[in-house]
Amino acid sequence: MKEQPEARSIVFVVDDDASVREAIGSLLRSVGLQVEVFGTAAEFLKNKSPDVTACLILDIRLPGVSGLDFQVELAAANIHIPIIFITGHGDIPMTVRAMKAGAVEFLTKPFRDQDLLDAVQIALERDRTRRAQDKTVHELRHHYEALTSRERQVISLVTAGLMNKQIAAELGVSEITVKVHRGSVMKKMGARSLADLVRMADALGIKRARR
Amino acid sequence: MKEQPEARSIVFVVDDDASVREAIGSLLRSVGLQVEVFGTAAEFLKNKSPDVTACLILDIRLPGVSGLDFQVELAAANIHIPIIFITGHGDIPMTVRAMKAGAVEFLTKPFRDQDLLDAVQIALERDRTRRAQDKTVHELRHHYEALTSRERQVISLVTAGLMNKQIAAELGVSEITVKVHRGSVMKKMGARSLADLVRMADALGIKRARR
DNA sequence: GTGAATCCTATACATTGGTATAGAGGTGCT
DNA sequence: AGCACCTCTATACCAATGTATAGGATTCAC
Repeated sequence: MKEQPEARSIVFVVDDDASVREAIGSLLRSVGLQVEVFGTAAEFLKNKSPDVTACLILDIRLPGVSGLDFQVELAAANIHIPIIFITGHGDIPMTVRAMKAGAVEFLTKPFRDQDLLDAVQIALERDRTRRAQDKTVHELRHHYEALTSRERQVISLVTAGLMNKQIAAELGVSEITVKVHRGSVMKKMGARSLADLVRMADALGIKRARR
Repeated sequence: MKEQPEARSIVFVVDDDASVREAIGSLLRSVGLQVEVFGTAAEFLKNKSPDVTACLILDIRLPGVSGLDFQVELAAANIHIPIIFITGHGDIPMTVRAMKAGAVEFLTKPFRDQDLLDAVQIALERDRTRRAQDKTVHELRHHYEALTSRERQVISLVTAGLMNKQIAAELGVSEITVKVHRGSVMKKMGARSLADLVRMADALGIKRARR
């Protein structure tokens, strides 16, 4: 069984021109990539489910919403798939808008096959990185949600650098109580050291709590 | 004395067309911005010295190096001034390259005055943020350079979450020695808590030291 | 050699942090 | 009422950390 270098990633193609879809599809498949093609943004949204590394090749001109608007829609829907735009009749303002909104690449037809392949590699790598990052933060958030409200105050003050006695004063409780909460926080968060906990708090964006 | 809203910032303009320089210069001055204009990239480089918030409005087509190449040159020289490109005859690949390299905006002539003014505000704000960030890291680095090599090993291991006894074992010294070094580190770095120190180490990119 | 800096160590003491055990009081749900 | 959970507290004890004082060894520059 031959190893699939990109078996665990998918390239989505959304273009209203069937011949373009076909051409791009076969190009990408020829280098071992898994591809799924759609004629409209709506179709793509309907089928978009697999939770694997992916990127999107998107035509600027689409029936219904434009590619640029669709880019905004995806962002608003919290779908952060990296996008490569292709266009036959683009202009500079479109390009600027797309790139500002985080597009990986903006190619004008006709483009060289290699340029598209390069862009796809970059896009997939970007998605891979983002997914790894997301996963970490998601797990942290999951742990954080297991904390009681008091424990959340404590983690906030601990990672702000306060001593137990200061936290106790801040919260109006005894120091021993703080120690107990602090112990629970370490355990629930899975932190093996204070340094660990500080980094978790930063990754979660935890700010210094008010009393 | 009227307050100058942008008194502490400068907009540089590099364009080989004197009339364009003049037009942009007076537009920016009309809203209270301080402006300095140049006809070539070399002239700009010669005069570029003041250490204040700034941005650069750059024509793509310049005598000698192109605006795009100049953008790369500046980056290579570690000059991170935000750039706004303007062009009369730009194309999409140029736009993509400029935006990928971090340009704030890419405007085609003729553009609306307001578009340029908006871009300038964004560029200046970006520079302001970067400068603040740079200053912080620079001060940290300054403190870090005051550490002895042993202290650098200790800060690395402390912020990796190791206990003093573990650090002692790692370095092959006694625990009391680690405590002394650790105390020096806190003092020299100006850290008021371990949480503080951990964040400093992260900002400095300090990794776990090898023995 | 002298002085300065670094590195290491030790003693002694004080503070801070961590955990186990045990119990009181409150809330909310069934 | 009974149960689960949260919050708070206390005692007791142990581990970890911080600091002051003091000294030995090494290295490097002058």
